Amino acid sequence: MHESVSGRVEDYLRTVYEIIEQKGYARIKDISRDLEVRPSTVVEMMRKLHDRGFVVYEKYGSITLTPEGREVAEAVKMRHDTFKKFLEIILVPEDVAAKDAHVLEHRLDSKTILQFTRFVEFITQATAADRPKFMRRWMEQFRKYCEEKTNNRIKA
Amino acid sequence: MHESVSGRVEDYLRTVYEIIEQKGYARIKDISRDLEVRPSTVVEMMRKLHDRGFVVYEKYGSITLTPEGREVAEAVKMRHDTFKKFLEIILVPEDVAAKDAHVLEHRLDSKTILQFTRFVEFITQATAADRPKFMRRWMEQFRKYCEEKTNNRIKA
DNA sequence: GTTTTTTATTAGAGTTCCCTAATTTTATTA
DNA sequence: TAATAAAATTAGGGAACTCTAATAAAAAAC
Repeated sequence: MHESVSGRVEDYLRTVYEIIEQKGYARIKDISRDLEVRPSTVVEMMRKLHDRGFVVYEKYGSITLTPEGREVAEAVKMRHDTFKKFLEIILVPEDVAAKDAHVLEHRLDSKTILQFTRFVEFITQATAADRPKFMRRWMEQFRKYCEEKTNNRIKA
Repeated sequence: MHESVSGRVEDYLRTVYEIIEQKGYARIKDISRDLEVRPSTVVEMMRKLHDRGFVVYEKYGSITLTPEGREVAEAVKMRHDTFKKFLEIILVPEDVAAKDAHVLEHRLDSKTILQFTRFVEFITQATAADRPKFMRRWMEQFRKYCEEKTNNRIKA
């Protein structure tokens, strides 16, 4: 069964996953850099994640994920990507979207995540070139709506 | 300027605000009940919120909000309501929406919150009776899309 | 192959938020 | 009003996550 993991543990696992994607393994300082915490904090967390069976880690060694760790990390990453896409659909600037997707990726109910996912799928398909025009117009209209709001705010 | 408050402090302030809306003042046990924490925990937090100037509180007395506390609580509540409406638009069941709106109401960038707000406004206006048909059709289509997905999942 | 620099680890401590158990104050009711 | 019940408080402690400062190990440079 799936042991419940804290949002912070998810952050560490996702980070390790992303580093591994780049260079095959992670080092304490890579994680420290990406999560902006001190190396000593990372060491402590790696020991904990090792004890819980999420990472392969020995003192002074490089770090990889166990199958269980990879499973958690991939789930978190999928959620993250969904939320990032979603935020971009509702026209949140990309840098802010990347940051806030991290806030959203933890602790939401699976039903909520499912609906976010469907929404993103729906909009993606609905705005494809081969779809009825009225569907494609939707994004256009929302964009216009936001532009008007922005202009009014500047004038006021 | 605005002192930064933790998500948890926001929770307490919103809860006090909601209780005050009902009966004019809050008691330790009201907050304890609503947030599902022990009374001793609430006492500790009330002392902290009093020291920070967010609540009016004396030992054994009833609790109200200072103007600063009310300001924070109202901001949190507005965000909460926006997220709840939003989740209902994307067809999250109401009980889950209420719960997850609490998760969303903290720590998102103001730009993100602005876009959520606009999205809710846009959909609300777009689906009003006096709007072009193609706008109203949007919700209908999304609902159908979700129903199909659900049916496929049951069959599979 | 030393010396120097970088990286990693340990020890000890702080913050936030929560708890239990014991006690005190306030409210109720007999 | 005295006895009882309910509510609030205090003391002491724990889990999660973070830090600094000191130390140790590994890697790089000489």
